[in-house]
Amino acid sequence: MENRTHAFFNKKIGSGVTPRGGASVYQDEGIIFLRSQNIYDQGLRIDDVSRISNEIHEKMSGSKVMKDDVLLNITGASIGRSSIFNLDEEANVNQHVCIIRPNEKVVPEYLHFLMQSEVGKLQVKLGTTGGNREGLNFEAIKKFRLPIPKRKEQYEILNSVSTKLNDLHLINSKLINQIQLLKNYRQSIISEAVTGKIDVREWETKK
DNA sequence: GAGAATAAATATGCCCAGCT
DNA sequence: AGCTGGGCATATTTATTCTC
Repeated sequence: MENRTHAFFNKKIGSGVTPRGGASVYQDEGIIFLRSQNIYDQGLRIDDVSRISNEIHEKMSGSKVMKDDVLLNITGASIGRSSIFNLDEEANVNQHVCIIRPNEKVVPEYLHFLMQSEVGKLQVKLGTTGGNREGLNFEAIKKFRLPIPKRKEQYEILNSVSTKLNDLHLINSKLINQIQLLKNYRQSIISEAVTGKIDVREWETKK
């Protein structure tokens, strides 16, 4: 391991492995085993998550996930997707998921927002290497150039951005709702026309 | 106790199965 | 036919043991 570490991520930066045997050692009960398919910018998706035995989890002690870790996909098409780990359960990760554990200068949620932003995605893009299948290595992650202001300011940015995001989500769901209402309306008009409830014989088709 | 040898852990690259 | 991503294979780094 090289000594040069990123000024802000120096607590931990690393990833796990696939346990010996791969899918054959997964089980329904046990420790959550996060793979790149579970990591989304919007949050973790663990409805179909695999689990591993406590024994394997202890063996892979180096890649145990801690609360508020920022998880970042570092290989394949899902590269750059990130989540905050906020579950109350123990969990582990495979080699496609990088654990970024920033130091106290960085608010994890802020880092997560940053990774979703243009700036973050650009850093991912610039750091990507590999031909057959692109990947980020840890050197590249350490070299990320990200704006890290004082914690107070990070919280302010966080508040402002999340308020705006909430507004957007609200607008979005309203639009989806309206689209559905219009579809329903269209369907009911069609059925009324077909059943003869409304008479459309006199209607002209407009160009 | 220094340095070599070996083992273990970790990081990275890429093949290919499964899905659409 | 193209894409996604899981997991194996290999390279590299770090830790441990051994020998002098």
